[in-house]
Order: sequence, then structure tokens, then C-alpha cells
Amino acid sequence: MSSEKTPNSAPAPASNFIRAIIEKDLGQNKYAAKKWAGSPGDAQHHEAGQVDFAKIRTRFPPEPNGYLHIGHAKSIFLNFGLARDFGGICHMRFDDTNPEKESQEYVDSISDGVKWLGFGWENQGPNGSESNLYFASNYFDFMYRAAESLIENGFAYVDEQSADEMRINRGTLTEAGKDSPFRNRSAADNLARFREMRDGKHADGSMVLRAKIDMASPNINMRDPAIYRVRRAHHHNTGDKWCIYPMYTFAHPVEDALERVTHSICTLEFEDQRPFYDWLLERLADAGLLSHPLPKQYEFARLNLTYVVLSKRKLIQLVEEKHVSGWDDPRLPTLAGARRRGYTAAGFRLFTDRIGVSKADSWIEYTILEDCMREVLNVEAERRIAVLDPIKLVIDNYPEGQSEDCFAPNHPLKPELGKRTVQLSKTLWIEREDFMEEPSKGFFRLVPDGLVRLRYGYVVKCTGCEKDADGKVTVVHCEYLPDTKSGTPGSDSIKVKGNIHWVSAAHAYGCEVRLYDRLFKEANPGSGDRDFLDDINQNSVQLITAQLEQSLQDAKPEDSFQFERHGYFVADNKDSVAGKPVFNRTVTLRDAWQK
RNA sequence: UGGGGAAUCGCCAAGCUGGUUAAGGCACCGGAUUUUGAUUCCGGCAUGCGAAGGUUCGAAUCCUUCUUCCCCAGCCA
Repeated sequence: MSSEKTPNSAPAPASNFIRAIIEKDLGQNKYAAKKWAGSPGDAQHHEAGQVDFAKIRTRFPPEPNGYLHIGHAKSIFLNFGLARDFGGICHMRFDDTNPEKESQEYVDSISDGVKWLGFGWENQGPNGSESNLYFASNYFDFMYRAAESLIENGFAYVDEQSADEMRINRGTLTEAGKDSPFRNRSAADNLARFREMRDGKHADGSMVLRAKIDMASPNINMRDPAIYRVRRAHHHNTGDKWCIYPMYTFAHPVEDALERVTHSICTLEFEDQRPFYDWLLERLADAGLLSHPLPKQYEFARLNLTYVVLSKRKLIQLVEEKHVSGWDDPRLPTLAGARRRGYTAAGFRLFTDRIGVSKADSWIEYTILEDCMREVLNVEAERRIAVLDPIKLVIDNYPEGQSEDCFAPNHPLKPELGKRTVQLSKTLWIEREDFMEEPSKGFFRLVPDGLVRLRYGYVVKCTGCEKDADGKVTVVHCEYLPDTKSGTPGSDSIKVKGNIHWVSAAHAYGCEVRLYDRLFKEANPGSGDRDFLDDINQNSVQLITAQLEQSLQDAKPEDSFQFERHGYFVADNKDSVAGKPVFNRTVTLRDAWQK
């Protein structure tokens, strides 16, 4: 039995208000009679189906107009996780109702991201498999029909005011709006005009279909919101079939209802739209187009993380203005970037479980994310040896030209993973910071006349060092104690506190390693009146040539290792070539000493 | 100054149909183990739940008033 930490094998996270709602709904058998025909559709379609085998249905509905980031990961784990934990199904749905900003490239990268996090949309039902991958644009026919139904029942009208006029007549936060002069035309009139809109008889922006509710509503979203607009734009899925497109506010509830979603979970800024969500669905149900139980919308607080930006606008700016190398720059909070950095899906799951779900605005400390990655990687990553800031250590009493095997465990927590051999010889690379000619208080590594263990090798006694004209140490000298080799009976004859890693100079793999640090130097980039770009940490990446143990040469892209005493590193998935990987530092080990 | 939300330990977050000492995690502080100054392990860590009143035998949980923060006036989502 392996104890692999996969994204889906961890215990369910602690209670939160959404889980409480679901438990209550399930306890009341709210969906016991809900039917599902196996595919999205209207009331007639579903009523001909069977009682839904899915206890609940949720959905992850990104607009394919950008790359997924850590904030989306929270939503993905929430929606897919809820479905998983309650015997339900989570739909993967692309909310592609705005043709101007969307493209297949984004559809593909979003799909990759969701799969990488461990989720999918091929599910097993009682009648075989069911693919729950949907596109809002596939519902355009129904949406059009729903819009006509609204018009016929006096709940929508075509408004020929300009966008400016509409804005002015919408009123303000404290003043009621004014009715449009086109508000009271007959249903037949409106229907004819709406059909003309659809048939391309009217220019972009010349008119819009509006829900007819209340221009004096204290909730501005209820002041006759626009639900359909004219826009001649090529759609990535429907091509040029349509020149009118539904607005989010109208489309989203319809999408949820057609898919028989039970819990439609979104972020806080949509709270004010909920009244319209319910208003619309009730009317479409009354018209016989949709059947009960109707989906319900619930809102949670979106993720805010210190030291990063998660807004789409800012991420685009960082990429387009080349402050980073691309959407998958390892310093970016995109899923593609995090993956390249060596962050893992299991780490993200731990993170989302750890931060919880609530309605309170919050800022999560970035170190929480890092700790989650450490926690997962500590269990999963094999150990290797790497000298990042090399300086030579010469063992003066060790024979020239000789070398010997030393045995290093691949994983101290998993002895079953065995040991590998590393070569010890006269000249080694050690970390510059592991030697101090004049040690500071508490330093217990290499110091003149001091003893230290070469990890998995011998205890050595430092005999001195060489320096260049500037006083910089160039070579450290030592002598080894032959009886103290690790793994031999005499190894413990001398106890030392210091324990340093090394790699044989003649056997090392000199390799590029990228040491990443946070992209921003401020916890809340751009807060106050600063430009967030001014908060960029100019030293967020450091390229070094490190000396690695030979076996690391065989690392495959995305293989993660703990470089002992340093941190976790991953073979870059873009710049590595076979036999010559380069490494990215994912996160350092915690270090109580440097504090 | 309209409407909708949120305020519980440094950061998150349970609890909130009132009932013993206010869960848990992270951080932090001790101490033990350790051939990673890592990990692991043990212990500590809110007479207090935005504030002030009130109801009650009893309130984070109910009532009143107040304060602070977030969201809404796209033919974006």
C-alpha cells in the first residue's frame, strides 16, 4: 500500500457554510425527484429522463479569455471537491458568451489546468459514461427561445436608447432610474424587433434586449438589465451563426438550469445578481421552459494572496510588458507558472483545504502556500545533493586520483526507496557558506581546527584555507578521519554537530539552476497610491551554475527533488533537454538558523 | 447619503435554531529526537468573539444603536 498523496485521496476538508447548505438540502431530500436526461436541455427534455443519479451538481464555469491562476484553483477544488464528497458531479463549462475575448487557446490551457489538478469531466452514470464538458455557446438556441418567451410574456423589451442614454437613465446609487421611452411597446412589436436584431437588420450597439423589471429598484442590477446585445463578431465555437449574444446575467442562470445544476457557486461580487438569477429562472419555469427544482446561487470570498497579483488585467500587463517571460513564468501565480515552478496539484489541494471557504474578505499569507508545497514535497520528493555556491574543499590526506562509493538514502522517510551511490574523492565542492574562518556565534559548520561530518562520508578536521589577493577564500583544506565513514561500525566514534553536503569535483554535473524569489516586494502590490509595477522585486530570479551530484543528469522534466539542506527543485519542463536538465527552485527548506 | 455583504488570537477559520473551561490549521515560543540548523514528536498560545447598551439564571450566538471594510450605476464576466 502506498501512501501517495494525490489530490483526491486526502480527507474531506473542515466544515464551511456551503457544505452546511448542501448537507441540509440533502437532508431534506430536496433533489430526490429531480430528473436529468443525461445531457443539458429544457424542461421537456429532462422530464423525459430519469431521477438524477448525481446527488448534487456543481460547475466550474470559466470564461475562456485568459489563463487559470491560483484563485481558480480554489474554485476548482471547491466545486469538484464538493461533487466528489457528496456523491455528485461537477460540470466543466466554458462560459463563452462574449465572442470578442475568447479563443480555443484558452479553452485548451484551461482544460489542461483542470486535468493537472486531478479532475476531469468523464463520469460514470447508471446508463454508462457521461461527458460533462459543456459550452455556454451550445445553448444559444435555447437562450434565444427563452428571450422570446420573456418578450411574449411582457418581461422583456427591445430598447433603442444608446448606451449613453441607458447609462444616464439608469439613475445613480441613490436616485431611481427613468423608464426608457421604448419600454411600453407591445409584445408583438418587441418580438418583431428582436427577430430583426437576430437577423442582422440592425447595427452593433443600436439596440439591446432588456428585462422589464423596475427602473426604481434599489438594486441597480434589477433596473431593467440588458440581456442581449447586437455584436458582429466571430465566435470560436458558433462561428458567424449569431450576431446577437446573451449577457452573462441572463446566460449564466440559464446555463445552470439547463445543466440541472443544484448549487451554483460563484464569488462575492455576484451577490447583487442573485435576485435577477431567481427572477429569470422563475419566469422561465412558469413559462414551462425549465423545470423545478431550480438551481440556487451561493457566493464565497475570492482568494487574495500576499505578494502576488491575481487580477486578470495585472497578469496580462506583466506578460505583455515583459516583466516576466510568459504566462508560464515560474514566478507567476498562474497554474502554468506554478507547475513550472514545481508546485504540485496535491500541494494546491492541501492549500485550498487549509484556507477554507467563507464570505469574509481575507488575505492569505503567501507562506501558507509555500508551506503546503513543502509539506507535500517533503513526503514525495527524493533527496539529492547539490552545491549551489561552490567552493573547493581539498582533503589533504586523501590519495590523489582515488575515489570511493558513499551511500545516500533516496528518502529518509521511505527506506524502501533504497540508497544510491555517490563518489567521494580528494577534491570536493562544498557550499561557500558552510565555511567560516572566523565563525559567528552559534555557527557549527566548518571552522579552522573544527570537526564536521561530510554527509554520508567521513568526519573531517578543517586545517585552514587559501585566499586570493582580496582576502576571499578560494580553497578550504581538511583531513579526514579514516575510521569514521558513515555506515561503518566506527562511524559514531566521534560525534559532531555539523553535517555538510558535498559533491566530488571530478564527478559533478555543472548545471544551470534558477533561484526564484517572490515577484513582488510588497505584501499588497499596488496598495495605497502606488503602481503595482513599482512593487516588483527586481531580484526575483537569480541564475547560477551549481554543482550537482551526477545522478541528477538523468532527471526528467517535472521531476522534483529535495536538494538536501536547500529546498525543493524541479527539472524545468521547458528548457531541460535529455541528459542535460536545468532546475528551478520551487521553495526553500525552512531555516530556523538564518532567522 | 440607495442596495447587497462581512467583522471570532499575527493569518485563515469552526461555532452563530443561546447552556460546562470559544474547535482546528498556519505562524510564533519552549523542549525532545535527528548524519538535512529540515522532518517528526511533546508542551504553550483568545476571562475573549468590531464597539456600546439591553434581554436572560446564562450570549460569540437573541434585540437595539454605532463603527470599520468590501461589492454594485458595462450593450464584460
